Amino acid sequence: MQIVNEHRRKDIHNSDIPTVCAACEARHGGVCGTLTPDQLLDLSRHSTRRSIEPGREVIGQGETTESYANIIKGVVKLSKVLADGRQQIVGLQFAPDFMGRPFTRESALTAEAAVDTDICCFPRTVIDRLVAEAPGLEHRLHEQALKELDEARDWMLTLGRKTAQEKVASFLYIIATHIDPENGTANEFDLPLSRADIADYLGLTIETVSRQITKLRKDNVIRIENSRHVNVPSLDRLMHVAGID
Amino acid sequence: MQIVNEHRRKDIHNSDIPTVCAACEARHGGVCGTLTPDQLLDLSRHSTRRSIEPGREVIGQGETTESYANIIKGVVKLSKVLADGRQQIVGLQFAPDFMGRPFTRESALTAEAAVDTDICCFPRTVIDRLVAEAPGLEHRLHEQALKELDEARDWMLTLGRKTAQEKVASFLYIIATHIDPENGTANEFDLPLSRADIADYLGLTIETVSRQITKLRKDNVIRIENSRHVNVPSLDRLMHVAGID
DNA sequence: TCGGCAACTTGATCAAAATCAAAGGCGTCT
DNA sequence: AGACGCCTTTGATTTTGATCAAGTTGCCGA
Repeated sequence: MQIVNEHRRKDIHNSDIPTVCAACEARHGGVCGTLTPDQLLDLSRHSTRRSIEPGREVIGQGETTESYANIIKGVVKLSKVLADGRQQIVGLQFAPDFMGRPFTRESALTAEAAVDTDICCFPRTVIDRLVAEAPGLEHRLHEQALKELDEARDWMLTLGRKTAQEKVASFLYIIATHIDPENGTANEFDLPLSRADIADYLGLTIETVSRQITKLRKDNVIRIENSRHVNVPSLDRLMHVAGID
Repeated sequence: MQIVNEHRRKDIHNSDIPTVCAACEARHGGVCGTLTPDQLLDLSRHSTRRSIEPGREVIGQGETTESYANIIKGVVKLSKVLADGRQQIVGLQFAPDFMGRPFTRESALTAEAAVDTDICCFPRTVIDRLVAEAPGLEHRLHEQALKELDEARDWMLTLGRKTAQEKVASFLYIIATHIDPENGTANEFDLPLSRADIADYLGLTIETVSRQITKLRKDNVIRIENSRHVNVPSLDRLMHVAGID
């Protein structure tokens, strides 16, 4: 996943993308790197900017996905729920990820902003048209899907085989490495998720998450202010606690 | 996932694929549906057939992936291990799935045959060349990636939020619906995994898996012979126990 | 400055699954 | 047939994390 970020950054800097897409700032990543100037212009004309406050739903589970979107700023939770209300967050998307479910009209997920989030939406008709005429775009979407698949499988190992302590440490590691991809790994950051969200991401309860965070604090693996602001003195130590070799 | 199987079956029957690919029987699905006769011929000339006995590794974790493969027959486990040996199976692939990690030279996974398995391998150079000249092929690979992503996320819900009982029932449901996709859902089948493998797939221990299977048997949700052969009188009942609404 | 509320923490107890331990099947090799 | 080995089941006990139940903290609006 480090490699993918690296690659994405390279795309942005090396390509001579005009700033037409600046209207939605989507040039900062996402999907634009593979398009011709004309196509970019086309895309930006059809794009709309949306701001979403925390907890607001982007796409509901089972709803028809009418659009794709670049995340400009913020964090989006992708989650699934069981009939009786048990919930599992199955993925987090950070700026500048591309969101959407190509070739599927039904979204099997609920997408919800975790913090104040800005997205740039493209109608699916436009994206589908561009995919048909620009093979590079499908390649880009394919790469995104493979990246998400890798992340999902990494997380399956965490969900299935790690202890509560390791899960919480793994979560903090994920946030540290993704919250600000432009600047690499952060050793100080605000948690984009509440304790309840963290619990849903880790397959734990709120209380267990809280206790494990307290333990990490007492063990000097992290420092905490505000219950949201985290400082990680040594990433190596965090990774060790997380069971990442 | 029902939809995808449906779709795959349709592909096979509707397309007028020549039987050149018969050399490796890969025509039964996989990747061939999107190619021209010439390209199929090209592909089949470079394909090699391999038989793999249970437990044998197909691609090792961290090894370079030199080839892609269609699964002709059998089941392949995709797994990840922690430094201390804890293991998690992150995916199962059934015939006629296409296996491989496009655009990534490093495999983050170990792929291992669960039962006697036949695969048809294509060197990555050939596939990469065909992807470049046949845009439909990348589309096909992209769809496969999205299908695997959906399955991975479904499984995350199972790993994170279901009880041991629900996990085991969910596993049996997966097998019933995937073991023989040509004929739809099976209500009688042989388990392709040992208890240890099932445990690694469900994030449980062998003992817990065994106890839950015993409980399902006592509750008349399933019948068992040989500890491998399973009969499911009512799929609805199994789904209900699995927490699938 | 004071409620009031939501999010978080902490404590006590409980339950589900892990662990430890011992049999019980079943196939294979001699 | 008998002995060995592997996989599976079953039982007893322990541990981890869930549940139930108070408290804190911090934030916002009156």
